[in-house]
Amino acid sequence: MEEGEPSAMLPTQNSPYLFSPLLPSTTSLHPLPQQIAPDIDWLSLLSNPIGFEEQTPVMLPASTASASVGCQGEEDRGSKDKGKVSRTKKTCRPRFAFQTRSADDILDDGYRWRKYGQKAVKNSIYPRSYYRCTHHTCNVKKQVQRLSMDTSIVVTTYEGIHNHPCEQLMERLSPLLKQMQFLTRF
DNA sequence: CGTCTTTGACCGGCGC
DNA sequence: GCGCCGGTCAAAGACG
Repeated sequence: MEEGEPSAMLPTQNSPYLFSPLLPSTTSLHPLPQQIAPDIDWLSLLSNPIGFEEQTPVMLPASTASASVGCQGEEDRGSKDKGKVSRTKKTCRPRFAFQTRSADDILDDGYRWRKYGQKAVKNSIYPRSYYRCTHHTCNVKKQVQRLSMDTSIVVTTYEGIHNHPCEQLMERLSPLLKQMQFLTRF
């Protein structure tokens, strides 16, 4: 694999990832994402596939992307007839990786994630954790790994695009939206 | 009881 | 072909 060790996770010309600058110390992005991470359009990244594609340097053709992103066409979860047959589907889904400086591995991005695996990776003293979005129609995954060369940095890699809104984000934004609607009436 | 984490096993890709 | 490695599965256990 190309991105085996953490050093290979750094931005390169061949890397299929889009890297953001190192985010400031936080593990909670959803309360005021624009303030905490001004370089990232979190709303677009998390809930708008078009915005995501615009910011991702290496993308699939539209047909492939839509087929691999949609969960209906994705067989990863459903058809494991005898267990581990369909996992090989090497979908080059859009990926987005960024680094955070945090003592906590879990970045609270507003979505609910279920951990489905953890692996020790080569050249890293820290294991890599694998998470999957718990929304039943969503097949977005993310990997979380702490850098061994700088243990305060956590690398989070998102794979795929959410096909549902971020519940926590919507929860927090809805009072604001209501207030705005109220104010614009005058 | 439902949801989530842990963890060993399994599988495919890739380099040699 | 073989072995290494990363990614995934699924059973078992923990937890509220």
